[in-house]
Amino acid sequence: MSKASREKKRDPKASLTLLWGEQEQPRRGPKPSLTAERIVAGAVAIADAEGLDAVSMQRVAADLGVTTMALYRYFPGKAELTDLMVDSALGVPSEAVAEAHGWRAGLTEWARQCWALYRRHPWILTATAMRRQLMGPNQLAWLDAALNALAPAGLTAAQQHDTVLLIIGHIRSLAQQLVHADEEGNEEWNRLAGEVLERHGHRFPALAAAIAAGAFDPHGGDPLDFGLDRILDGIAHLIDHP
Amino acid sequence: MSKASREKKRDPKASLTLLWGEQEQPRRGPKPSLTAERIVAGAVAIADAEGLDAVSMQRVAADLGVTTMALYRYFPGKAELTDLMVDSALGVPSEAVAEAHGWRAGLTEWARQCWALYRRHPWILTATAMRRQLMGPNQLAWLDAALNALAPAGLTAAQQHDTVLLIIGHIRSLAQQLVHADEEGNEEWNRLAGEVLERHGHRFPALAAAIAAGAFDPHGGDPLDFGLDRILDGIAHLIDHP
DNA sequence: CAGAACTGTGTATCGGATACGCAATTGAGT
DNA sequence: ACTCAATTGCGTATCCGATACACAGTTCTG
Repeated sequence: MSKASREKKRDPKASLTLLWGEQEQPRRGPKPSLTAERIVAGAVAIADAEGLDAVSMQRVAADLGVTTMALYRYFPGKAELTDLMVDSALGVPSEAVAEAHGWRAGLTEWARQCWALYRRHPWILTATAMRRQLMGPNQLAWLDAALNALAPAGLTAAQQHDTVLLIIGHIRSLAQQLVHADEEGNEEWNRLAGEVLERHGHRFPALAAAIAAGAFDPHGGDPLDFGLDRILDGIAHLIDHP
Repeated sequence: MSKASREKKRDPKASLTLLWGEQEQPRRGPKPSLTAERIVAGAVAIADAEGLDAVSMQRVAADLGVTTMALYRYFPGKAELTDLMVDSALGVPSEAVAEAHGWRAGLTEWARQCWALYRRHPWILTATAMRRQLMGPNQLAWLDAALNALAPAGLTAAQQHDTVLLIIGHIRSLAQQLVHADEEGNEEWNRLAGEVLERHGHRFPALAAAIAAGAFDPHGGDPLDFGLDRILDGIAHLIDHP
């Protein structure tokens, strides 16, 4: 599903200018019939409904009733539109994070909200995969909330940073794995996997044993929890034994 | 950098057949001038040298001295070629994992090898992002090695599974973040980030404090270690307090 | 030896991103 | 008000990647 073709490199400078609304308003010329915000909102709606692949410049423009090239009056290219889509979809974490008592409760709440966000807009994962994260307002708000929750733990600045990154990584990785779990062809995949294991499982004894013991059966409970609990236990251990 | 355009859905059945070499050999017709293996090797070489975006059917074919369409005699489509590239690049973990003493040493060794692999072939991250993992021989070998290392820990099957997924997630997420760290435009990005924070940092007090305390300064040591140590501490805690 | 099963190739189609130039619109300075 | 430069939306054209299709040559099977 990935392609590279006719795409310019992204222009972080331009994205940042757009993200922080630091553009000079043009003084002359026709009134723009759109705004960057409306375009972004339209693009996000498409991505939410049909996935990121459905977001083409043509499609976004058509939904807004303009031609493709009109969009280029608002963004240098698709990369910048995507950057704005991401920050827009991120939104800001709720107050519940700051109101939680103690670093562990705060981080847990933060992680749950982040998790819900990625489950709601799974295309964010694709849009931000393998590219440097841009410092948009909402991106920074999430980061700030996590660091704020972690502050009372008494870790060094570097440890705080690493901790947040570790938790984000867990959330993103899990969200990525679970995107497919709800999908249609799921039965088919499981059936094929079963066949493969039946035919070749003997070459992988530990794996075969784990499967026989039900390691791959769906087990109840939020899948986020196992990893999150382990990580937070590890952080707690670090705090107690620096 | 992502595109969806003229791409068929991938055919897991076909990929699995290719991955496990379960194809019947044709009895009649001209000798094939290529093999699936050679095509995959060529494609991997391109991806290693120039990134996954450089791997187009045209490019792979040209490098092998055939026309684009010739490749379609070996793979139903690009998706299947990509699946094979991934399993091929994965290789198998070394013996050092199985020889390690204790689950923690084994998992640590496993994680280091996995990490090195992703650092060597970062395009694997892109190729496997947001898609269900196919059960190729090497994929299963890695999984088997991890489960084998974890076996003496005495966790339940489900916990073993979740643990391995947690560690893979950490490795992949970190590898993804660090892909850019070595790149050229890095200075530029940091400069831009600095400017943004100077202008808007006051809105994010915890973040500003962390930065002031040097949280984002590069610190020595393998970046894999912090998260890995925390996770393994968490697992150890789970083992001690089930 | 005929014909079926295959192979590599040439050609064509279908998107997608985006460069370029035009005509209509509108505010600033006269 | 009037002129013009700045700016907008638009039509058109280009480039590129994936892949469908049909053809001609190749090689076993019966």
